[in-house]
Amino acid sequence: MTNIKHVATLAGVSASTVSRVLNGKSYVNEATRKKVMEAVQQTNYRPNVLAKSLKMGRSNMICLMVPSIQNLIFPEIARGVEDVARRNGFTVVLSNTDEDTAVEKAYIEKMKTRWIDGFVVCSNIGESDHIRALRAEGFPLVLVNRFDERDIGVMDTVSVDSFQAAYDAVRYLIRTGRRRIALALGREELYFYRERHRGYCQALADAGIDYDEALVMRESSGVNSFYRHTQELMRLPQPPDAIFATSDPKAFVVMHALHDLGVLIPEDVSVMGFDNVMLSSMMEPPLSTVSQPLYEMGAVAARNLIHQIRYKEKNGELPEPVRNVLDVDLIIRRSTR
Amino acid sequence: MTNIKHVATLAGVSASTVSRVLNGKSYVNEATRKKVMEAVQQTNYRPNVLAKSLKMGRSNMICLMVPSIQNLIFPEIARGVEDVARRNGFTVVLSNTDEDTAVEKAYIEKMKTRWIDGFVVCSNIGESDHIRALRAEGFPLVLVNRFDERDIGVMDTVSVDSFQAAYDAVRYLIRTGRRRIALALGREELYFYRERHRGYCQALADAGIDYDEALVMRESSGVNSFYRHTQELMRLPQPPDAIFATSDPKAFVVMHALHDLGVLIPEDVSVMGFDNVMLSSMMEPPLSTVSQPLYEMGAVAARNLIHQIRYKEKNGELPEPVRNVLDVDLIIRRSTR
DNA sequence: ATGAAAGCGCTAACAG
DNA sequence: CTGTTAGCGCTTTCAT
Repeated sequence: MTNIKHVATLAGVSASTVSRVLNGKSYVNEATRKKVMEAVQQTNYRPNVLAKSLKMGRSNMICLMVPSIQNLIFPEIARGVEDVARRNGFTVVLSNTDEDTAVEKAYIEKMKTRWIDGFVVCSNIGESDHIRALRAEGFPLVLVNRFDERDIGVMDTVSVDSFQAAYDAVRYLIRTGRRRIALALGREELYFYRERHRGYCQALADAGIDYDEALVMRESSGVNSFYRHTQELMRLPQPPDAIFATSDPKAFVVMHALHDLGVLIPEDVSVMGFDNVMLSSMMEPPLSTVSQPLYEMGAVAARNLIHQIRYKEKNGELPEPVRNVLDVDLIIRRSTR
Repeated sequence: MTNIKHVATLAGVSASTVSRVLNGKSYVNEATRKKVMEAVQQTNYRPNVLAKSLKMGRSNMICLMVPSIQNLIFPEIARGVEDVARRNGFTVVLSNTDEDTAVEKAYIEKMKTRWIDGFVVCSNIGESDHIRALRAEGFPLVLVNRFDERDIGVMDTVSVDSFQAAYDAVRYLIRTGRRRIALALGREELYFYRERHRGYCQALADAGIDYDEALVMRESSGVNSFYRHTQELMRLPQPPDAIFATSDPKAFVVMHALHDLGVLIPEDVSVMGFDNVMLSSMMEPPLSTVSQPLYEMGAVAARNLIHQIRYKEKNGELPEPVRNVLDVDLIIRRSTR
């Protein structure tokens, strides 16, 4: 690897001058600038980022922390993050935590020793004081999708309005004549699931439909628990005529259970999802769902994070946290009538 | 951030001693070792990895290069890579290339300036001299899934036996009484698709069935092109009674087209996929498919890469390339009879 | 067994 | 406008 010294020698200048022309922070005589650039070309010189980072205390790396990249929504978000990171000269480190606080903490420690510039976090749930501590220490940080209510306004967040989205989805179901609407509810530790639950309740209430606890399926052991729950639901004296799933994977399981029961979608039961994961249009029937702009959420998160990083570099402190709420679309396909 | 000097002072020793204790490369008096460890505890000292990397010329980072993490098979592979990387103290950088050679090259350059230790590459296709150059320069490198025939034995590879797997899948179809078996063939620049094609042909030949070019659908513009192709195929005077898709996403599109045509799966047409992506069991009907051990492939790749890194560190050169061929399973669900 | 010193490659005062 | 110098935090001879 050729280093800055070689280039300097070749150009007949000092290392600092080379640094100056490369970073454009200071004026350099046009003639010497040219000489330097030639030497750079000739040697195909690439600055050693490690040395630079060590000196600067900044690595141009960001860490993307997700529960698991195998969960369908995270690849989309990750892609959004990586695209804007790359375009801005940042490298992204991928970290799967399985929502394990110990793993998260260990990763954070490790990233600190690498002088990571910031974090995009989709991982914390419940016990997330280590994340709050990170922000308090002055680390640029943005929470995507998963965060607690009390973190809004104290940390940067990117999400959709889950309450409103769920409300609209359920209202749509009601408008199509459905009255016994079941809910496939995700883990209630997650704020956005509670919000979707609330939206569901409100839509029912506004339509004068009584809330029936018997119609809400709660996630017990993984997403597959909804298979059994759906089957039980359909054996009720008054089975549902629609099921609103708070995520697409849950909707897939619900549809699967319904198929196995010989129930027709949407003739007997409408199914509505939430996410608009890539495969939802490939289901049979294609799934009606609330489209979350996942890629965009990742992109916004990365943009916001990079803004924080630059702001902090300039002003020595983090900017005021901002709350990004992106728009959703209700996508009607053939699983609803 | 507390540094090695602080620890040294606190322990009343020199920085070198602290370094020695922490790296265990040299004998240190038990008493001083203890003093040092205490100081480390007290200060909660974490070595600065950047400084260490700069000194050592090694970063303990590896780069995972994939076409796009949005492609269903890569999250599984990525998870396998990340899990074993983390357990071995490595950090993984995620890079999406869209199969764009320019992006790949840029990434490689960037990674070099970070003293990346090695690459897991799922990206190169056709024009991949830059990847070969990397290995030639002495970079630890393993190719997963996507690589050219001529690279076998010259670089480390991880894959399944696509020929045999396709052969077995098609033979299964034949055994269930199918004779007009269509093929949804992926882009032929990719070696493994050519192999699957070959397996298909061989299975047909061995069963005394004539190869009919009219039954092979070729990918024109993205995976959705199979929608139209499937519909055309079904309008043939002698439509197929089975379709073997060379990847699960293709199978999803095929099934989708079949559904829209009112064709019954598997009564009228059997559908067989390839990959066993997580969602394939959620389809209606659940998809019979060749199960590639994707997570395992990622894990094996990472293990192999780390082995190369360590071997190189010790011996100054890369070990002989090894070819890892993992076993597949034929998973019969309800899309075949 | 331990310390002093040099150096990985870079940037940023500080001079001039 | 440019060179000299110091130093980011670590490892590793080389002495002792």
